[in-house]
Amino acid sequence: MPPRLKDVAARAGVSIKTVSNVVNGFVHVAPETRRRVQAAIDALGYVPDPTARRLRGGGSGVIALAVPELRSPYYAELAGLIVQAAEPRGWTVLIEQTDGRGDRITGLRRHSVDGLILAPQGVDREVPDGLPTVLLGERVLDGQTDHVAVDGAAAAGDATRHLLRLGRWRIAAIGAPDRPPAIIRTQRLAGFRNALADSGLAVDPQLVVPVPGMHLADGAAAMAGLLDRVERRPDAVFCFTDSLALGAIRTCLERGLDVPGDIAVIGFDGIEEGAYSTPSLSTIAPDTARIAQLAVDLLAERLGGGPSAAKPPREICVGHRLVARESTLGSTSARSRWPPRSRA
Amino acid sequence: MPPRLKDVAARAGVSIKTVSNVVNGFVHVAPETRRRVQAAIDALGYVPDPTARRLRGGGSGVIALAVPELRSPYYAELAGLIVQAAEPRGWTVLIEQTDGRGDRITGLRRHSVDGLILAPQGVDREVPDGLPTVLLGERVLDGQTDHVAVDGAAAAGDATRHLLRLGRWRIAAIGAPDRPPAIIRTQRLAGFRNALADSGLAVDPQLVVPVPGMHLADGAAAMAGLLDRVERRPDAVFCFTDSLALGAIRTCLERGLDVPGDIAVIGFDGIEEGAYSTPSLSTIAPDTARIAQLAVDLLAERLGGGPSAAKPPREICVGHRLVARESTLGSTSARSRWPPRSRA
DNA sequence: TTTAAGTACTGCAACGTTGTAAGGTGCAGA
DNA sequence: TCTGCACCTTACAACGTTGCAGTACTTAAA
Repeated sequence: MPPRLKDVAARAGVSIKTVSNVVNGFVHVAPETRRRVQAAIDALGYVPDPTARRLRGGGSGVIALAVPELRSPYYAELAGLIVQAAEPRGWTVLIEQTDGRGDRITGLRRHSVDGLILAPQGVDREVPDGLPTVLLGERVLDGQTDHVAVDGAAAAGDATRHLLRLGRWRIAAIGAPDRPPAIIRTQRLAGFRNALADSGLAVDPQLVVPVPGMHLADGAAAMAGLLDRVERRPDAVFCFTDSLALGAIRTCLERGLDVPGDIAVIGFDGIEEGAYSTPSLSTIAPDTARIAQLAVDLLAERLGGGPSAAKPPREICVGHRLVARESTLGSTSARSRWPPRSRA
Repeated sequence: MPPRLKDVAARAGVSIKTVSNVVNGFVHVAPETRRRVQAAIDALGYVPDPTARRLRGGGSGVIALAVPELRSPYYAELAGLIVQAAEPRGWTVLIEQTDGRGDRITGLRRHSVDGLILAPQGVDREVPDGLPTVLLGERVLDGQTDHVAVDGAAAAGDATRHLLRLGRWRIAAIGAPDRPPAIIRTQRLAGFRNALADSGLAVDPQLVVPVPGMHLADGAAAMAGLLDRVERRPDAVFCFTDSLALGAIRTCLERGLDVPGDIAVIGFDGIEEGAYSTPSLSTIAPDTARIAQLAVDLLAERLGGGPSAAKPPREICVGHRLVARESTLGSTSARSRWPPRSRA
């Protein structure tokens, strides 16, 4: 049984409340008393009980982060960055893996979290009532909640135009939604379509491949299906995540196709693995560190309780950049940029 | 302000305690009363306050998982599996990123976690007193704490012997510790040395490369340093993690070396990315799902409070298997095993 | 000398829950 | 009618903390 205020008070010969005052840095405590109390605290190794504190009315110092899954490198990286961004504020992050199930989020309310950062991909559940929340990702919203995202359509357009500029005309897209609520993927698809339309190109429906998930295996399978099914092979593929792209590349190489000679491949996410694969992966890299920092900052504002906590919800758009590597440019030019920028 | 027991009691016209009894499924409640109370609960949307419950004496339903970092695919995967294993028990997992800093773990006690699963790599701090804990990884211990791990030395031996069987004689190791407390890496190094010694081979100190971290960039840099420094090139490399291996392979290909023709490479961890890289990565795959399940089960036993909670700490050794792919076997034989076993 | 203001500290109540013990019914049997 | 006994329900205390009100003492001003 750890020591309590009561024990410290008994040892120092003061009331419980005086110890509480010392612990909380209250001003009106005589130096001598403070010293004696502090000595008792140190001697007993007293640590305040967070449960009781929170019951009395303070925050718990824990925020929740809900991501679809940690095995996706992008979300793992995002989670790591958010933990780091929350650290200076003394917050601990409780990570919840939704696996696309909305009830996982609702369950969070049962724990004493002060706020929530939610990457709602695949979850169409409402945002929990009464819990300060920041949304991540390109979800179209009613504007009820703070929101940080890249412009998915614009970024997808950049990727597509990069392929067009390289002289590719028959461009496939891997990662289209196979169910309605996948808004991120719908946005990326829209950006893809628009960029092609702007170049006067029609989208061949055969070349738009829906996938059940966004993993390496899904990318590999989608590419295999594409190559098996289509009469005229595409000369480029825009994959909606880097994992899909790495899987797709594997399938191409497997079948003796040259990347990017026969097929250029570009991904989306900017994960570290793409810089070290062979061929290294061209991608759209969102400013993930900034997304993490902004999400934490927005949540802090809401939790602060000051005047800003009542402000209308904000939509913040974060920048992205095109990182062209070997999977679209070929090995010569890419080699000249070796080694890739460290992400440490 | 969410509804409290008090509010429900008032609405149902019973005492607070009766509502509490209904909520907790206490037997002696008249069916009619139960019905009325339940109706009030539903009408008000009452949810028990976990803070007060815990203050009164129960567990919080939250366990902590401390990993060095989430950006490493292996730890991200492990974290995801532990979250899944904890779910059936109704536990939520609070993930702490230690970044090699022991004070992060100590800070956990301030939050109301029931137990801790700790991957202490790079952290030489003591296990927190009084918090039920399960250790992961090949840490050598005084046997005070439950512990789940693969036999790192044996596994490293398997990797090394695999290279020897392929006729490689000049084998390097990337990932040796650059600081004392890195026990995992020390064990793997020992396994490597022993396997070579068993084959009557001496270890060339030049071929044992210490690294500052276990990332892709560290592997790439280590391999570059090795190739630059050593007169006679090694014909195989055992990397202590898959990330190191993927980075090392990238450097080899970058320099025009064939993998495995010129240099065979094998990793350690069995991460999914290794199955889709080119060449695909041979590796030692620990049974990570089992590690996660066992860690949760052991913790549950300690928390159960039953007779088993007082048992002496257990050391559990988890199996591993050698997954031979293209980076050691070459592309022909590997292609025959395509596609790799899904890890979903 | 009295009053006011300020300082140092204490005691009580409250946060929302649950365990314990006690209170209050109604019914069967004496 | 009364006792005993289930059965159902309630009051109270406690978990560890902090806000508030209040007390006792000190110092300075009127």
